[in-house]
Amino acid sequence: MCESFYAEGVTTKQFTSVWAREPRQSRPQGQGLTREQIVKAALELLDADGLDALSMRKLGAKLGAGATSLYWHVANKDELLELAFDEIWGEVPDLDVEVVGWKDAASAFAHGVRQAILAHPWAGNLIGRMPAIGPKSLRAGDMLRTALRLAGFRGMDQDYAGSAITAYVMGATIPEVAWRALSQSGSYDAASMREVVRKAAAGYPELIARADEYARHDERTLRAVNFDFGLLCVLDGLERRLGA
Amino acid sequence: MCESFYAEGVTTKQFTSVWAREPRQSRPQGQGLTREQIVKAALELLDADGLDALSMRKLGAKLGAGATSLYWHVANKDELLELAFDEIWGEVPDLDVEVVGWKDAASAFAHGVRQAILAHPWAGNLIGRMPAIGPKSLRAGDMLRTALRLAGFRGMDQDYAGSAITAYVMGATIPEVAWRALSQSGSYDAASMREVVRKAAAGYPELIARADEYARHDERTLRAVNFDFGLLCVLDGLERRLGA
DNA sequence: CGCGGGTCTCGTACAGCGTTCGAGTTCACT
DNA sequence: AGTGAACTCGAACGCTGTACGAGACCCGCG
Repeated sequence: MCESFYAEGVTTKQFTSVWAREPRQSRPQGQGLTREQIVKAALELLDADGLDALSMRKLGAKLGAGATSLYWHVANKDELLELAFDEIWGEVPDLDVEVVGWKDAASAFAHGVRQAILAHPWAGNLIGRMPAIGPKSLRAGDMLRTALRLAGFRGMDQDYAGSAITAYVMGATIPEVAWRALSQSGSYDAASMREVVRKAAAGYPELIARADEYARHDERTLRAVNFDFGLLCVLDGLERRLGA
Repeated sequence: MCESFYAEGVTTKQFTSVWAREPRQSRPQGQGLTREQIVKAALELLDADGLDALSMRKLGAKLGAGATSLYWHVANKDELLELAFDEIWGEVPDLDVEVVGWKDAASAFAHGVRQAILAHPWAGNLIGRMPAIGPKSLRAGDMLRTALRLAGFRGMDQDYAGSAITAYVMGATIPEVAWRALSQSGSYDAASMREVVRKAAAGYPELIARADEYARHDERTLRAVNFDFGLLCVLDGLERRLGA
């Protein structure tokens, strides 16, 4: 259903997004549903039980309302997810680029995005399924953009540099989210998983050796080091392009 | 449903994967379904109509079989997707690292993965939703690993470097797939989309200016240049870490 | 007061989904 | 001929997103 954003049929479809439409202004009366309430409740459900656990019926029930009542305030489930998704971008810090310098600002952006997604794993599954053009997402992107301008990137290069950073962050975080969901809170059978990987990787002894080495360290810090390693590479690479 | 891989309940669940289980050996008789047939048909449906268009019923119908017949050959839809997903990795080239050198090998890996995903957009939505531990995926990963070993990375750094490259490639390609599905083959209303973006980005004139500049060039080549820019950054950054 | 007419809720219904179950068929082998 | 494994599949369950239309509430106007 999320794929409806990227229409595949032969017929020409209208491209839409919540952000392109004025929200229904609610009557000042206190009782009844509000878009904000709905999004808030959706976020709670998503954080608690994950993406697949959010259904319009459950959400309605949580709000003490009928499932179809939600459709007055929100066009469809995709738009609701778009709204919820944007909220997350509010968690990435918005620093004063002039003060901290471009590299620290970019680094803060990267770590902020990573933290936000790790805190809301369901968001990882939404990346690339809907346009990220909500206000909070735009604001976060704007900080990165000005940071790169301060660094010296102009025109298309400014955009390319931003893309490189976000691409790395997304690509690093999405699998990490998946892994965490698996390994944290003991809600999986560690032994069976180990066995699966071991069996699948048979024939690549080097891979198994590496996996064993992984197992000897704390996973969280290992992932963090891994992330910083790559981020440093990207930033170094960007810096080098500035000199050229 | 795909989320079942990353169990979220309180109860301990078994982690499973197709690759951990011996496939049902088929009777030598020619007639009847085969796992290979099923996966092949699934790939065709996926390539033709996208991820959401693949249902067990449709797949069964395409094979002239009942939907539930498939469940003899495949445990569930997730495992089927796992099988289909791995096929794609067969499209990334497997070069002789010693001959082409580490940088070209890594670059070929990156471009190969990008091309493979662009050719099968549905695969983009699967990244991070299931473990990529199929044989073809492992083989592709192995080439990258040996390339980085040749470069001089050892131990954990070898793994970190590989993660950095794949993270960038995934993160760059996933949004690109989404964009392409939108913009290619004229199956969307360009004008309305432009309007949506313009409306959403109001307040960020710099962003709109950049979008307009984007519109003046050919999109495909622009994306390709964008990708190469970032890839070069990552590779440069890795090289610099070698020197240190 | 009455009476539109917007705002908002929601029961019902529909088409589709993944998957379970168990009955049924086919076939190789003794 | 008989047995059991390999395989197919119709029916059913519980779930999904959402279209539709009937109703409820409330405000402003005549």
